[in-house]
Amino acid sequence: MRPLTPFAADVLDVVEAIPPARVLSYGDVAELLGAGGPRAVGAVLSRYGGGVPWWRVLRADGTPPPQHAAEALARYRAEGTPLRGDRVDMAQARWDGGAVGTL
DNA sequence: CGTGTGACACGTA
DNA sequence: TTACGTGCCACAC
Repeated sequence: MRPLTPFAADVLDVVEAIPPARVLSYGDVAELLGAGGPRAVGAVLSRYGGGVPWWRVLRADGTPPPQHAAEALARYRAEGTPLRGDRVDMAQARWDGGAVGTL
């Protein structure tokens, strides 16, 4: 277990709350948290994303992390996430984020 | 406490 | 569509 920063714990909390077939952009996660920015969220998932559905967090234009694109695409197909070619259809797959407050 | 870095966002060409 | 520049935030050194 690596030492988790408060911000990192918060980010992971939100990512775990994302329901199947739904996604959030890095910026959306930061906005739901009300703190940090997309860069910070990406950094957290890169370091501590091993225990959460990291594939449900991707870039605002729907492109999954290039280094894990194949893995992410497999997950999207398995969950039935709306795809548009090799990118996620953010217009449909974007999560409301309403359940974050119900933790 | 300054500097570099990253699974980013966005405007412009 | 890709490429480049700028702004952004947290963290390791």
